[in-house]
Amino acid sequence: MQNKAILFERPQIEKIKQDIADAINKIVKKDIVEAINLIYPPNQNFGDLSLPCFELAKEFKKTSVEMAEFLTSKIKLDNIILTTKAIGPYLNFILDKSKLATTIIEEILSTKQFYGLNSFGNKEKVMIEYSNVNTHKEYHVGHLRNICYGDAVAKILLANGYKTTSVSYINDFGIHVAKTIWAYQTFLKEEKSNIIPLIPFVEEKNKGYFLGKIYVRACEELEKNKENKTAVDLIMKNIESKQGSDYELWQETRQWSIDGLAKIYDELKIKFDQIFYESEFIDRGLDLVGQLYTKRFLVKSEGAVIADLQKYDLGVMVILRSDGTALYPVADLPLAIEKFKKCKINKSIYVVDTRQSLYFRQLFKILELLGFKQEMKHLSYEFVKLPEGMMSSRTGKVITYEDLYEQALEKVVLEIKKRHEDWNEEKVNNIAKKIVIGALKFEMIKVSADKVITFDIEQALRFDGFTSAYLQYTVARINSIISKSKVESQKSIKSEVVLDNLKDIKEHFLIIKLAKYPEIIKIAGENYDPSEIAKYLFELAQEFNDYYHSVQILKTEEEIMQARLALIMTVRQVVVNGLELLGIEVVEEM
RNA sequence: GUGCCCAUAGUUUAAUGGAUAGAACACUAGCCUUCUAAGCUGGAUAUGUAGGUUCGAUUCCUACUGGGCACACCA
Repeated sequence: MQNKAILFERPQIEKIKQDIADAINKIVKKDIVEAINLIYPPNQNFGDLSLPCFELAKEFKKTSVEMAEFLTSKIKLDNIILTTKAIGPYLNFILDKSKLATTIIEEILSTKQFYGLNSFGNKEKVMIEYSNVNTHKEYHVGHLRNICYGDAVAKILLANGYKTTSVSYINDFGIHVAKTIWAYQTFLKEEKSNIIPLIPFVEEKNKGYFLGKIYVRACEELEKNKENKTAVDLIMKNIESKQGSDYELWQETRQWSIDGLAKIYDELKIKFDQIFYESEFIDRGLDLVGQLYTKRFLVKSEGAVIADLQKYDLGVMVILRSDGTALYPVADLPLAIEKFKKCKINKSIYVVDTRQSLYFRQLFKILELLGFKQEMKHLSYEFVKLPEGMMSSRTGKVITYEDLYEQALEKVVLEIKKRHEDWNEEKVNNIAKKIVIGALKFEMIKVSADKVITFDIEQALRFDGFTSAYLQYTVARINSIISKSKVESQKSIKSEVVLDNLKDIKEHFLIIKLAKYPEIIKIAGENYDPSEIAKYLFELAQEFNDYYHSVQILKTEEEIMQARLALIMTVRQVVVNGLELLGIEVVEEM
């Protein structure tokens, strides 16, 4: 729909930086400074852009201070650069506030939801796999970190011009399934009293959630009485045989979990282009393992079938247990191959927590040895733990998504009602849901991936400070002003009005901040780092809120009002665009 | 034992070689007859230890200390 020329045009701020770089290069008669060398001074009183002169000084055998002074005396000012000043080893540039404001605001108002996007990825086909969960187990905050992080990265890569496909891989086949089915059969029938406290969940929530509770019970019982393991093994064999009542029960309960997951994805507004199931790859995997064993690529050791990767310093990877049953790589290998051959991707990303980094190094090495040259990346992140220790689906020491969601929703509904007694139930609920989902996602994304998150429920359910609610609130505030102004579309805002009316220093800082946004998208993409965007948006919102409190937007001269409205519209646009990349929706009012 | 990750304010954290280490929470003093107070303004507190590289180190290197994780039949 949108004009592609707009979409792929270089951001204005980059053009300005390039002009500066060109001007410097002309003075020193050498191609040495690039646009990316221009940084933003830590203190805005120093200027708007800055060139550290350390490298240049080295090249021309001067001190960096001399270099900065030399350049400032020589530089020819172009129309947007008002003046330069050397501060120590830095050459600082002060831009023409009005011209910059006009340029940036026009840029944003014309590109709208496309502002900040780039074509850096060159349409390369990337598949990103995340939310790899087990059926028959609880869905907890650990999974939430995975899916929020994975989804944000997928969106960010898309914004950087990659052709991304989001996929999920569900482990619906394994001993955990047999355990759950065993407990379901045994205790639901024979010991109803013990399971009855759980029954209400079946109605209230969903059956997938219920199964997760059963799994915990199964692990407890098996711990108490180890002989039951033979019964579980039998169920496993029955499921593998693909016939009989156990197999049918597997099919039925598997669907409960899948439905439960679908409900969660729907609530989170996260969509996958494709979902793979382990059970669909097992047979293919066993064939493949058989072939590789015949070719002696895989060998037998201590009764198990392994890939010996010791010469690559990667130890050994066990593929089949001594009893011949399959381990994780059996399905992972054919899935990876399908991605390369059938989906024809150039790059395969796996978003899985850091504890599996050795596993992925081994898997990638095997694929490489099998001749796959495509790029494979394990995008790892640290796990989520609870204040009292590690989470464990096995023991039920988890905060399930469902419980968290419900608790959060209750709290937000209360907060909204406190503020808006006149809102009807439906309106309250719709807005509350968006605030809750935003809060959960933001909480998971705002810290860098290599930090362990100690999940504190009190902390997560806060709605002030560095939270998504703060950003949503900022947008709601802007909406409110705009709706009161009766200026509903930017058509009524003329750029000649903007030109000379945004000279306030806070307005200027906001403009600079807005101009940076495309660079943030790029950095977030290069580093697979959504927290970069979260941080940026928070700073932008902080600057806006400061501005909001210091000036009147509506009660002022018509022309100034027009200019200020244009400015806050662009702020809103950028916050909305950024939140979109984090998978967070905004609300009209709150 | 080997490898990987982490260590910054009371707490959660930002800064991947540059200017005065930036926030949030908590605590505290203010700001609503004025565009949404889920907001704004002010206030104290921080780079685990010892070396090294560098004009410059929270950032890179080495050792140590503390915490976490992984390393053959869990996923």
